[in-house]
Amino acid sequence: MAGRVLAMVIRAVGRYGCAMLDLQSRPKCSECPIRHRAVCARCDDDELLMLEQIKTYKSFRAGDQVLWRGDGLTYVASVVAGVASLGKTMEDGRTQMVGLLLPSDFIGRPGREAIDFDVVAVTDVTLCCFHRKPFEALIETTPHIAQRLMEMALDELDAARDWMLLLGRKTAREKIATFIEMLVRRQRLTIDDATDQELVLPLTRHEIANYLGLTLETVSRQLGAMKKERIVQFVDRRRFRVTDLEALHLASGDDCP
Amino acid sequence: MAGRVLAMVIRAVGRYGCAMLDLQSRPKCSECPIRHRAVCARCDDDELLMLEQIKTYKSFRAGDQVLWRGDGLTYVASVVAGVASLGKTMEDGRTQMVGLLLPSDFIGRPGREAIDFDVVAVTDVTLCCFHRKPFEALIETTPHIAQRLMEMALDELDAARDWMLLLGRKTAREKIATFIEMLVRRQRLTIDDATDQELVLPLTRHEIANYLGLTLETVSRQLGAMKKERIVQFVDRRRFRVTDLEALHLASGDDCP
DNA sequence: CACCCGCGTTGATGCAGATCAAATCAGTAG
DNA sequence: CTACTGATTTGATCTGCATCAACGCGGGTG
Repeated sequence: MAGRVLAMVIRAVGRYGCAMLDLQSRPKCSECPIRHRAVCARCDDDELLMLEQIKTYKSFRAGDQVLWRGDGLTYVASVVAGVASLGKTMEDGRTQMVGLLLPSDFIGRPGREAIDFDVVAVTDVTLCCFHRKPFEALIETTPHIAQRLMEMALDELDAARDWMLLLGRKTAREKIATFIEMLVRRQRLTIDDATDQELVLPLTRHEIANYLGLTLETVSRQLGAMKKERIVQFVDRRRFRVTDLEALHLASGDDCP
Repeated sequence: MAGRVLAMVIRAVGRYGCAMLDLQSRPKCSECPIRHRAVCARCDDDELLMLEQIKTYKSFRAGDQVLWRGDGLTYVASVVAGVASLGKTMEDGRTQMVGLLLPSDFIGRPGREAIDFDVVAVTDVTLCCFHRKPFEALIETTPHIAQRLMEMALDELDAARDWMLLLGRKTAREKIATFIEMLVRRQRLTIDDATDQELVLPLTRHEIANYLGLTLETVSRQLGAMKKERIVQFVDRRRFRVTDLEALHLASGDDCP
């Protein structure tokens, strides 16, 4: 089962416009776009140097399976560019996405031999991989890494719990609104503001359904309804803008701003 | 909002048979029932001593609110005895339980001022509390605590993801079966085996519904059905035994054993 | 004992969203 | 240009679970 992690030829630009790094040049950690958000965020220059020695870049095309459930975990990794999904599957084929991995998110867990879900590249993806064993050793000796990893795990736990409320109690409409609001928030992080500004929908209807615990037909209908209500507006299938941010929030069912 | 964490008079034995610790005697960490599973699991004797200096025990009666959403986090804590729940509430009253806290589980997160969900004592509960500030300081200087906390956070994250599959994709019947299987697994941890052995249902129908993203009526009906099918058998409302472990597992929808 | 009150069960009904089915659209290969 | 393929939309129908409603049970209290 192990070893299905395959390095792939790098292309200059990803399919959905995510700029890919040129792996030939082995970029320095100090110039890495996720330097201050990833697992290495708290590391000082010395510690960064140790990480640099055990890191490798790997790239995947949209749709590629990055890890299979039950795979031996030879590597752990940070997402450098692109979007990947964590998913669970039942034997009869029902699936549920349990996480979206965006740049700086971490894949794998130290101290465990295998992972219990599938990781799939949603767009073209570039990973910064570390051999698990030396990485685990580094954790023991480098508190900054363990601390940051803990912080990230706790953040993800909070996010997972929000998602549990969504999956367990929200209506289809609230799910869609919450999802779009999340996209807005995440994509505004870099650029910020302007009520209607073009945003990217990184997932297909099917993937959205999978993420929200719905069917793709329901997703399509709800998006259609919000289009008709002039809450959102589509440029094409993957590009849209929010025209009524307030109505969107109202539809999400969340109280806090 | 802060400060609603109230110490309560200790009683010798909890309402559902959980033996309560005698707090007057200030038990030593080295004799603590969760010494090897809680956040202190990896600590050596010296480190334990430091924890012992900042710890306080607090007890709550079944039904008491331990923390309110948005509360200032003066303390973080480990559950020593009893069961508590983590829950989220929407403004219109819909609620979703997002976690069950059993002995050794950790409450609160270092590095954050407030928590984003309610904590309620399901049974009588005893907590081992640490003032947050000194605890955070301890984390900086004591890698064993940060490492253990990370490990626990990652374990909870795995559990949360399993629960997301349950909430998003499983049928009412599968949810109930999965829940009971979980109870079996957790309660067997201590005693182990025997196909039918008396188990405790620590939650009311309402709480189970809340945990599984169902209504209490549906929970009642599904439990009734499994009773009729002779998969489970109830001694009284809170005590039961599993008579057909295999059928139970089959009904859970999980593939792995 | 009679009275509640919280909890649980059981029944009848309604509806949100799943399922089934078919048409449209966009991109791609021939 | 045409055919084909996969993604999306739209419509019709079905169903699992929620909702509404009534009732039973057990334990505590006056």
